[in-house]
Amino acid sequence: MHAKAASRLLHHYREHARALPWRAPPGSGRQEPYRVWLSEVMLQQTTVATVTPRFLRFIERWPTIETLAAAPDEQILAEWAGLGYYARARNLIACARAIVARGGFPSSEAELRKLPGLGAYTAAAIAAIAFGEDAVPVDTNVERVVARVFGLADRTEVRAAAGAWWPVGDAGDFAQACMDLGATVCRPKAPACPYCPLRADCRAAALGTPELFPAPKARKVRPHRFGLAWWARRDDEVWLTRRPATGLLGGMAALPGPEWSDERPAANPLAVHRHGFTHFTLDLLVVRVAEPIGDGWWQPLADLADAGLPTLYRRAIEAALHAERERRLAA
DNA sequence: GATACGTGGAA
DNA sequence: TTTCCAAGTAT
Repeated sequence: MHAKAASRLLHHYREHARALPWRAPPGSGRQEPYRVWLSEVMLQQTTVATVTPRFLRFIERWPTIETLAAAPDEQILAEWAGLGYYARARNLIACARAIVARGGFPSSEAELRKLPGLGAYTAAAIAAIAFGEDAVPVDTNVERVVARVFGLADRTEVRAAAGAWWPVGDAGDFAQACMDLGATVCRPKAPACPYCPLRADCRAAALGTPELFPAPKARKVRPHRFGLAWWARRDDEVWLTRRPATGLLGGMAALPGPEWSDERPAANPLAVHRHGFTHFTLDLLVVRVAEPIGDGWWQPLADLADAGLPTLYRRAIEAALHAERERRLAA
């Protein structure tokens, strides 16, 4: 019964192919490892809509893993700026160089799993999609689809169920079929069950409460934090620095400033920018200083887009420039 | 197993 | 406005 359901989903996917825009259509076999690897890393916790233009720019600039591996760190980090989760970019660099050093991509899930930035999901996805291995990539879509089909509220039971359900010989297409279904029909909220090719096989749909599978995660409060950013200006330039190589926004261009704290600093800021991170909200107080503080460089305002600023600092700088204009008009 | 780690779009 | 959540990984 469940084997028939898998077959039905696979056929549905191959007829209504709406895979990732840049990926070869279903049924075309193995896909180019470099592109699969790069896109799967970009897609970690990031939507297709966000990734698509960034992925296309990346492969135009660095068409092969060799060209990417040879590029300077700062250029790759700058190209990644705005995509978030910057450890991915740092791991991407290390991973590209490790792959080139060993003479090419490993083709097995186990070997892929050893590379930096490739966890259980991504290693399985590359093995299945690029190398045709019978790997089982369980992402949040697969988890949800399997949880609902089999009526499993407990997420820890889902991985084994997926492994038992996965069709042999079609792992890559089936993974993409599940992910497309999860993204378009079997959504977290308001799933479109009437349009689902698995409706007749779905335990959660039969129970009438698909949204309870898998069980919703407990949510927690997001603390509020505060930061200072030094605003040193000269003609049409602003003083920037590079953040420490690890941790939050690690290795990225930034406005200089002290470590963030839980208390709002006593300061008279030029501008205050509020930014939501995954695990806390930050108020960044941009404060004028007469001279540059710490190591860094003068960045021409006309070339700010080339600086590779993460969104927090890009927006904070926009807010500061706006405040400067307002003050000039008021004076 | 729990936590740190970005950002943007949808409801 | 707030909350949720997205083709997760590292520690």
